[in-house]
Amino acid sequence: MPDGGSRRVTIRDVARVAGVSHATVSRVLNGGRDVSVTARRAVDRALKRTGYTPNHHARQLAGARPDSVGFLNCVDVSQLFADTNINRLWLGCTQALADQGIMLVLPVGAGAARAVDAVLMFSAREADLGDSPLPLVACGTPVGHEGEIAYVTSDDRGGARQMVAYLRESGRRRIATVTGPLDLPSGMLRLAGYRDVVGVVDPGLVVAGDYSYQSGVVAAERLLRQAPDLDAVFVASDLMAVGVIDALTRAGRRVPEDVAVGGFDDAPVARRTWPPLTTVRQAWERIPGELVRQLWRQVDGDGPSGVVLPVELTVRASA
Amino acid sequence: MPDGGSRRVTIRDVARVAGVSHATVSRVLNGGRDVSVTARRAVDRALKRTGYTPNHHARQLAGARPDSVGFLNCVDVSQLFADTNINRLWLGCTQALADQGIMLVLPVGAGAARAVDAVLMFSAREADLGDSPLPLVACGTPVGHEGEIAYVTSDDRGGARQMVAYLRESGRRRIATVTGPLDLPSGMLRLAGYRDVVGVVDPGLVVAGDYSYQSGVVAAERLLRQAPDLDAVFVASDLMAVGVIDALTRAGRRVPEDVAVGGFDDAPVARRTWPPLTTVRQAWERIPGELVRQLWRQVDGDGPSGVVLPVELTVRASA
DNA sequence: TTGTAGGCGTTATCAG
DNA sequence: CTGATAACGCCTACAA
Repeated sequence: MPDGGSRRVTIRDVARVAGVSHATVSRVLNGGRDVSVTARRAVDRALKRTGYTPNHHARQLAGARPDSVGFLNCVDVSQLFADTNINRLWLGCTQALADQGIMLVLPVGAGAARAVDAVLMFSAREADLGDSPLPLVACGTPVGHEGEIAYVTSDDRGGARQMVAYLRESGRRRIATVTGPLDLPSGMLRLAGYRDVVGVVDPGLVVAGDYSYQSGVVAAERLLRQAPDLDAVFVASDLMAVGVIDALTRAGRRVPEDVAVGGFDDAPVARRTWPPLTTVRQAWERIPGELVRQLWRQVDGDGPSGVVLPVELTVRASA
Repeated sequence: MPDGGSRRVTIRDVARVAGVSHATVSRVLNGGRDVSVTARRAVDRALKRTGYTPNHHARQLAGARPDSVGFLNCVDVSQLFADTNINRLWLGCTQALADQGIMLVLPVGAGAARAVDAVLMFSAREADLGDSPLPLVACGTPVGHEGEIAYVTSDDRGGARQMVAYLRESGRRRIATVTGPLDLPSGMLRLAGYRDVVGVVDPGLVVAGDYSYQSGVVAAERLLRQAPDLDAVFVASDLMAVGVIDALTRAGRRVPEDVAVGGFDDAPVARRTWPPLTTVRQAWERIPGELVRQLWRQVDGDGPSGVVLPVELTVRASA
């Protein structure tokens, strides 16, 4: 007996049981405005008796407000719990959305974000952009698509500028930099900020990393070879900065006496390194909220807009 | 200018551009059976020109096959990358579904699994059960709901039985057990298996754990107090077993000379403990595939059915 | 092979 | 306050 005849309970079934029209049922379902107490009671009872469950697809199709949003990390899902930055954002967004009764979904695989009603996008490379049919807001500057895609980002370029200017004002003259992935907005923008204050750059002072600890180690070793006279390094992420400090120390350089090291993010690890890391603090506690706010603007059809959150130079001991 | 007039492009728009009916467009979209080459080409071109994107909700509502399934871990999302068992299953399911072009989604929060087309459920307690309007299959025995809910599970009870019988045959007489959470099927069934062979059980030989390393440590300490003469312990999970071994060793007992320890799962850690852990191996490589197969049976309306996968006693050195 | 018509379950807009 | 009635975008018999 395939399909045993147990059709799904619809709103009309409830209506029939309650003795009202399906429109009325729909009303009580969505807030219950403009419904008599009598009707509401009848419907509530029928709802219970029938065990009605709303059909999400039908609801969305008919134009209800999004009630599931996808947390799309373009780089790698498994990073979610490994990368403290992403993890912070994930937790923050979960919270911000839960407050509104909306669930956060983690899509993975190919056409990933098709099963959700809206999308929050992280670590997007240029290629990941492209207009989505869904309301979408990017975390980070959608380089080359500002104006088309809504976004929330920290002031990567300004932050880098602040840090490098600080190193310069501290009397450092050979300031190197370890960049993030240059196909990521944050990567290129932090490098741009470095350039802004350094002016014409010595290519030997620039090495690319990928935000990982290991790449920090490798980059520092390379820098030491290419430019043994360096006296400061601006590292595009705290995690890499830890690697840089370790490599530097291992090579016999004292931080910050011989080489000053500045990071970016203010990740938890920044307080635990030795010496504690001077870094650029992102406004982590504000990002999720802004992201969600922008998302609703999208939903309401207010054209895409970008918000750039200020960062804060946080001086500790490494520089 | 809110909503700048850029309506979403639908199948009918494509049809208009291609000069065919929307039914034809739909056909080429779904496999392209029964469509002339001419029509197909026209449609393909139109598809490209218009940048059409299917509306997932409409598609699902109209009865298309599920194309997003939720991986619902009833216990805790953050466990996904921490718990090696869950992680294995996650990876396996992602793979098994990706092969069919379907995406796995990780729902979190309240009414979690409403945004997906089907559900794979893990670590479900009795309370988490209850008929879902979506095709659903549980991983683990849905105790008290067999016959109502499709499921795939390892033979928990049989496995426990094998292990305890093995301990007994090895000459052990005071066999204790550290159970998993007793509100979880695996927890109660592994305990049941223990009971099956032990017969009438000494309550002092049974301590409950929660599958964590720490709970293994605590449980072992407690057992040592309650039944200092024990000569074997069947632990309901490998992770806990590691804790048990550590606690036992710290207390001066030799494993396996003084106390034999048997685990369950054959988690990666089982090979790395000292001594290597004798355990009950679950058929990890088969579970995801079976789960997906059962899910399709559900989708096709073949009433719920359960499959119990055999486990294998894996003797190493701890018992 | 193609197009027409009806339906999937909701929400939203209207008259009453 | 309530009930028709029309979307929403797509799939699929069924008829041509």
